[in-house]
Formats: sequence, C-alpha cells, structure tokens
Amino acid sequence: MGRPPCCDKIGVKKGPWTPEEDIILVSYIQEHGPGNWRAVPTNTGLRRCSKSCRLRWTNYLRPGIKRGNFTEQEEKMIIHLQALLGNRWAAIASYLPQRTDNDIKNYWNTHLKKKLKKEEEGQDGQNTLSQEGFSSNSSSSTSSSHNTSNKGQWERRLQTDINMAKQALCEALSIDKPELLSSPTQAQQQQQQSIYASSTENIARLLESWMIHKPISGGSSRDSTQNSCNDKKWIKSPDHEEFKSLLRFNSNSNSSTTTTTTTTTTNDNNSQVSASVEVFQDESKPRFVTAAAVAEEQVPLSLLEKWLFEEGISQEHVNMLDMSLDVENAADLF
DNA sequence: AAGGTCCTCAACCGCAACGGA
DNA sequence: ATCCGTTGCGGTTGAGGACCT
Repeated sequence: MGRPPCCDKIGVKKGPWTPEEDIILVSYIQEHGPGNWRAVPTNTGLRRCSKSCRLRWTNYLRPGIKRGNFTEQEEKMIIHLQALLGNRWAAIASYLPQRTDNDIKNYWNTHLKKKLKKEEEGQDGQNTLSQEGFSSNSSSSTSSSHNTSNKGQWERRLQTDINMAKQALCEALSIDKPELLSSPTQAQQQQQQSIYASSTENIARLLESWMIHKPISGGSSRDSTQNSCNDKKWIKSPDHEEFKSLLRFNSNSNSSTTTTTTTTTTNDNNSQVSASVEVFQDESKPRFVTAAAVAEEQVPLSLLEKWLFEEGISQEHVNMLDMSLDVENAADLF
C-alpha cells in the first residue's frame, strides 16, 4: 500500500545525527556543494538516506542559520507573515533568511499559536473582525485544505493568496482598522520600522563572526543550539562574492537603520535588502519562489517589506491597496 | 530523590512539484 | 504527453530535557 518509506532500507541509519556524521556531510558539501543528494550517502559513506542528508544540511548545517531564541521582531514578522501567507513556512522563512522553515514552523506550533490563542481569549470577543480575519488565517492552511482537499496544491495556494489579499484589502479599506495583533506601542512601532535593517545587520554580523571564528578543524563537542556555523569546518572563502555583498550591505545598513521612516528611503533600502537576501537565498534555497516573488518576480521582497514597514507605522492604507493589487491573479479574481 | 507530565525541536514521512529523458 | 528520479514542503512524531508533584 503506497510507496515504501525511502529510509526503510536495511542499513540506513535514522535518528539524531552524530558530530562525526555532521563533519562528514559538511566536508563533502564544502567540496562538492549542496545538491545531488542522491550521491551523498554513496560518496560519503554515510549510512543515511539522501533525504536525511539534505534535511540535515538545510535545517541545521548550512551556514547563516541563526539558532536560539526568536527576537520580538522576528516573532512579529512571523505572525504577520503567517496571517498573510498561511502555513507556508518556506515562504515565511524566505523573509527570515537566518531561520529555517522548520524552525519557524516549530516556533509557531510551540509558542506563537498558544500566545495568540491566549491573546484571543484575552480579547474576549472584542475586535471580532480582526479575530475572524486572524483566526481564519491562522488556520488558513488547515481550513483551506479541508475545503479544497481535492484540489491541487497550487490551487490551494492560490486560494490562500486570494484570501490573504482579500483580507489585506479589507483591512486596508477599514478606516478603524483593527490591529491584527494587540496595538503596538510607539516603541514597538519603531522596532517594526527597523525590522529589516536590524535583521540584515544580524545576517552580516553573523557571517562576519562566522568567518572570524571559522574553525580550523571539525568541532568535537556537540552543542545542538549553536554548532551549525561555529563548530563545523564548513569553510567558504571570505572572498566569496556572496559574503562580500552581504558585508557590503552591512556597511550600507548602518545608515539605513536611521532612515527607514520614509517611503522613499525604505524603498531604496529595500532594494538593498532584497538584493542581499536574494543572494543569500541563492545558496540556501535555490529553487524556492516566494508568494511575493510570484506576484512580482523582479523585486521579491519589497512589497511585503513595504507593507510591514507601513503596518508598523499604522498608516498609508493606499499601500495596502497596492500590495493587494499586486497579487496579480488574486486581484483579477475579486 | 524519584516518578510523572509537559515542552521543545530535530528528524521523519508522505505528497507534490520540478525537470530531464 | 508521459514517465521517472530528485527535490521541496508541510504535517507529524518521538527522544530527551525541563519542570512539577
């Protein structure tokens, strides 16, 4: 019945990875680059299936992954993105390049879901419009998949996009726009304004420190919370163009952190952010296309970034309209 | 201190999409 | 157009640590 699990073969190891296995995998990828996962177990001698190798790399070993606690900004971003995109963790993760989809998914399921539920209960029936919108989105993947379980995945995603765009439009048009979340304080708004600046700074900082601390040989102790970059001997030349561009951004972003309050400057900065993040994603998620990227392939992040910035400022309904309308197919279907 | 329960998150599974033949 | 191998994604599981009694 059905396809046999890919890891059912005799001799294929399952369960947690050992540091030795990590080192072998990282060394191999360092030499050959990620990809051709089928060949990885054969060529490395790892008794793991190709899928397991790929997962281990993408979720844990690849450089640039930030582990540990989620910041408040990240949290807010995830909440916003989840409301906008539903449970499309990969799409959400594409806006948080340091975080893996798995991490985000776990964080959502273990923390944010409960937190939001609490907040919802706390609101106790107030803001019903907002709640409806949010709760429907929180379970959008579930509910939409229930409703359209026979449709193809792309159809469901399109449906989700349409719903998201509709909701965004409704909210944008609502003068007394209820906050999706509890009303942000001024400080929170300021924090939101600098989401991208700070996150990209962190990326660059992380990479810098990673390069500075890059280990000469494979680490021996396994610390599951931070071994991805620092304990491994994954070594990529600091001269690599990708890192150069990220570090370039870092120097640029110093000014951007203080100039993210106007639309014009944010757009400029966004293009920088987009470029950097795109470069980053090229390595980590080469095939992925975000929902925003589908809507506007040339500048994958700017619209959502714009929305997030402006959401933080709690004004500029027109831009919400822009965003909704730029979700091409969805707008056509209204 | 010991046992039970809860929580977290790395890893697995299965399905869908992609891309080449 | 179809097949088939590979990759990506989202849901789920379970080991192990944290916390509680």
